[in-house]
Amino acid sequence: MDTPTIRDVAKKAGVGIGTVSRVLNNSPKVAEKTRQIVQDAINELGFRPNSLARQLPRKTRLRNIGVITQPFIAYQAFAERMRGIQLALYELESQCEMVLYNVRSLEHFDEQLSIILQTATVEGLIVIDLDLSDEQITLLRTSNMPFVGINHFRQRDWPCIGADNVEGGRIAARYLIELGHRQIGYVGDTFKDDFGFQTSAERLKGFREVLDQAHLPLPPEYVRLGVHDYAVAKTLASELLTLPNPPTAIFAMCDLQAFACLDAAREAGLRIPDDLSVIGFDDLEMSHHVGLTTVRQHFERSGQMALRHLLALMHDDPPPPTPQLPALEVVERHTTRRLAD
Amino acid sequence: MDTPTIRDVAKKAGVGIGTVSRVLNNSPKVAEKTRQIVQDAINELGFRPNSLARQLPRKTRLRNIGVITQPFIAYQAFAERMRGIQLALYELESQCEMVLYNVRSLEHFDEQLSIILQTATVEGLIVIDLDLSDEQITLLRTSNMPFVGINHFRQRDWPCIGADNVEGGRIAARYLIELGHRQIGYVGDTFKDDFGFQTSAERLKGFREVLDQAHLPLPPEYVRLGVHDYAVAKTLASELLTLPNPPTAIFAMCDLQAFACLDAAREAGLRIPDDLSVIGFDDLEMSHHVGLTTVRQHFERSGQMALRHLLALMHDDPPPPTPQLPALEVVERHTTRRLAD
DNA sequence: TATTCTGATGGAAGCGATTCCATTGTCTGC
DNA sequence: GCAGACAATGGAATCGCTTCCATCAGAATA
Repeated sequence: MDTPTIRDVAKKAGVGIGTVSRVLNNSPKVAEKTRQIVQDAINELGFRPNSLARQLPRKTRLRNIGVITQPFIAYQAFAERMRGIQLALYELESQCEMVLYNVRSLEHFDEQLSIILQTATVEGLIVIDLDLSDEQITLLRTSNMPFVGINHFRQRDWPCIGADNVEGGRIAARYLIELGHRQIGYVGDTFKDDFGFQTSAERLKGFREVLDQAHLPLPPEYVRLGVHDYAVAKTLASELLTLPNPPTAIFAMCDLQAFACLDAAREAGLRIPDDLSVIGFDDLEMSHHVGLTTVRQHFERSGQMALRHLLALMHDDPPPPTPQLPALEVVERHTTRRLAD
Repeated sequence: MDTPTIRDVAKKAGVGIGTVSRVLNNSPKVAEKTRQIVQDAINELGFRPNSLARQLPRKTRLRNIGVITQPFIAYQAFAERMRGIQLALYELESQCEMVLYNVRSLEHFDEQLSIILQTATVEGLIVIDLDLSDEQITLLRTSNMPFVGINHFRQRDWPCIGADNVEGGRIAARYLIELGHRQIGYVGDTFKDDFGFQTSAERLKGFREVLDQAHLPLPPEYVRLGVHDYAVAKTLASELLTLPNPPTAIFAMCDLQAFACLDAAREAGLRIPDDLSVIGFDDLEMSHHVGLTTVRQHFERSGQMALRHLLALMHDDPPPPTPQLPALEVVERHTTRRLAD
């Protein structure tokens, strides 16, 4: 037989559907005896109310907001953003639930996105660490689906919350220069990862910009790019350190890669920070423990702000201005030091 | 005005509701001209179809499964489990979406759980790192809500996927004893954390059991418990190492605490593994990089298995047996060594 | 011109609940 | 013994869509 409905339960229990509904909703206006009979019928049939049908007639409905992201590679960033989103969800007491999607590739992203738009389970979308093509944006717009991104800073006409990566690169460069470093290397991801994602390129851009302004050279061999991976980063750092004229400082595009740099330095017999300064980007939990100097970005905060902004988009007619994250800042710890002149 | 419905659109466009529906669903049987008119009306009204109403009449419906968990403190564990769940979701091509809840406290858990059961958006529940009270279990059962847990191994009559923590403690103890250690300390969480969660107690139990069997002492001062925190763990480890008769090896209940032990040892001027062996539990990404010897558990796998089992519960009438995770194993790296006799 | 076919369209019937109103029976108090 | 109040109940109307069937205009065929 098909899955039982409330009518089946009513028939089985010999009562009206209204009574069954009342039992389901713990209404006090049901006689204890009747309640028991209905409950028995429910159990016997293994009846479970249909959530859709249940919400539909209610005046106040649950809404869903969707979060779509890469496969959770950057654990802490993922977790903290999620936490931020949930926090804001509770804080605003929005009657919203959060649906999580993830994509394995850009094709899969495309596919998922059309499914999401087609089924429309979700009334708003937060896109994390994924770049939207123009077609996808058009699609979202024609579907009247509000959306906000986390971690993009391309000059696009859609709202994105996230660290300004270019500025982050500038900050790291300024900091190292201020410490007296003149020969600074860069370790980061190849420019376009599988998700069309350009963090590395952006951070390098700001970094290079400041070096240029200070008339400091950034020879090609000082820029080492590779797949996002600890072992790869370690190799890149080793290459950097065995150069005939090695840098005195390294800017790693993220803390994980910075750890790899420290690792490589250790293996090369270099003392940190005496022989080499290393600055990362992110400020992970481990960075605190390891004592890594790094550029702090606010993951949890970005999740929170993204959700708030999305809700605003969903409610307000004139779309509010995209909020800005607090400025990036260097957290100085023990892997960098001032160079004696 | 209220949010527009398909009828408003039909009226505005001067067509029937059937036609509007066809446009919404990209049906080919709509004249291009009509489609345009309808699309304009949709845009003008800012119409967005109601997802509930949309699903309801469909023969094949999306189902939701819920995941409820603590506030994502253990980043990697959280992320990998999520990934496992999503993986299984796609792999099984179940028409399911995943709704994520998180709780801040046990009271909040109770509250959330009743909301979930009351609204029933979700047709199955995965409970991560949270202990269910008997009342909660009864509630879930009477609601006919299938559920499975991740990371519990209490002898309860509900399905839980997760490392056998007691066995994990045994394995660590056996390993260190086999290496010739006779004085082994333990660093872990206080027994009952805010979520009624007893991982530490369980791991210690297995650990103590094996030590007892080997007639090795485990003096009270060798067992150091504290809140789950790096700094706290570091202090605990320091205390352990400054004992008049310090242990030659430490079993830390998780890798993060193991890192703290390494840190403390370094500060105490001890060489690893020459002066002290440290074994952790989890096998985090960083453990690999740091070279930490640890007991490996399979986070992603547990997510996958939990989802599969949940789906089985939702479909099959005779509930299948709870699946078992692959056995725990020690991953030997560079923080432990054999003691010379 | 009469007939058939086809593609486009309108709208009633349902999806499975909630809700409200009408109805029935019980119990007061006079 | 009866009106009025009240608690428990049944079921129609409703939520906002999809879907299917009937209808119709025009093109194609005879």
